Amino acid sequence: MFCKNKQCLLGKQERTYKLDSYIDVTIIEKQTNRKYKKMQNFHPTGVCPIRDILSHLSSKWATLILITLNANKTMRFSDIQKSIGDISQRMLTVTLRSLETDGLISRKIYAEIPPRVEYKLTERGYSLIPHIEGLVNWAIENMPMIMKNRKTNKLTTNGQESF
Amino acid sequence: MFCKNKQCLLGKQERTYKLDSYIDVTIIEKQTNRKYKKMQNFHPTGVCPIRDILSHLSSKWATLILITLNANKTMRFSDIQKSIGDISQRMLTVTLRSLETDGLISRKIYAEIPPRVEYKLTERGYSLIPHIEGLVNWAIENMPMIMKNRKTNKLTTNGQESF
DNA sequence: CCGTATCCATTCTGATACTG
DNA sequence: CAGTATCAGAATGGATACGG
Repeated sequence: MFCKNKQCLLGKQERTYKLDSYIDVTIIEKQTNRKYKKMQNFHPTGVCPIRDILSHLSSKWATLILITLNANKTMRFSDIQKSIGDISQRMLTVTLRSLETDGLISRKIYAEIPPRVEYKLTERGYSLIPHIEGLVNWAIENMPMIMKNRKTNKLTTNGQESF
Repeated sequence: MFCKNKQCLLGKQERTYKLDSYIDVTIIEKQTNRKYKKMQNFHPTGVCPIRDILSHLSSKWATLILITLNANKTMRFSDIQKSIGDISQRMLTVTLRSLETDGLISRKIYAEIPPRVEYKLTERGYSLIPHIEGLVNWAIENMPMIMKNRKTNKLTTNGQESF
């Protein structure tokens, strides 16, 4: 893992600066004198926030659920499913549970027949939204160019420099 | 897909407002009168920027590579590998190619023996960094509480409201 | 209505071996 | 050094059936 410190196997190690709150370390290789920075976990327990949050977003559905809940404030299970459109019942359940476990959404069960369950973002969930929207807006702006790149770069497998 | 418009199968459809540049639509179900907003693709071609960017981040390695390149400016293949620590040669190659195809990084090959290849972020790549750092910093701040939640929520499977 | 359980297909990832 | 090729296991996601 990113987070299991093997220490520096490569040569001298040199503490450098803090960059936006994740810590890195400069590695200098003895033989070649080549240098590079290595991101370092600063939770000695083996929990790496960077990897952890990324693995969360990596779920195909988590972020879409958060966006949907943000837009709707409070939603029932079936409404989330219809809002997203193509998520299976299973994946919706699984993803909601994992978001709940992390305290990003809350679940309220009404003891009625038929049952009703309402989901909404917690405060922590809401605090994540601006960052997600940052990414989303970036994606929207850049998508046209990226699509263009994908097409052209399919062919240019042999250039010296790709762009 | 999120992006293939099935139109509204459910009832009246009503155009609402633009929220941070992704468009949604309010669905009102005829029978129940229940309402929810549905995110709508606004690229009629079937390309959904939201899903696309998310699927990118969902690659286990892409974001770590971007962070590393941002910290180091220019890196050789083997230095990226050592910087990240536990990425296999194969996954590094695969992920670098996909980032290159999308124009987030550039690859420069020096025709030497032994070969040398240097990677760096493109301008577009750099433009993504602040958004990634937003997420990363959020993760770093919130991780302690999230870890706590995970432990406590393991047991409370039966509460009426989870928090 | 809101799940859970089971099974299966697909995708992703890592290990290993080999090349210009 | 910087890859490519191949294969196997793990992780992920979807379809279906059933239950409180």
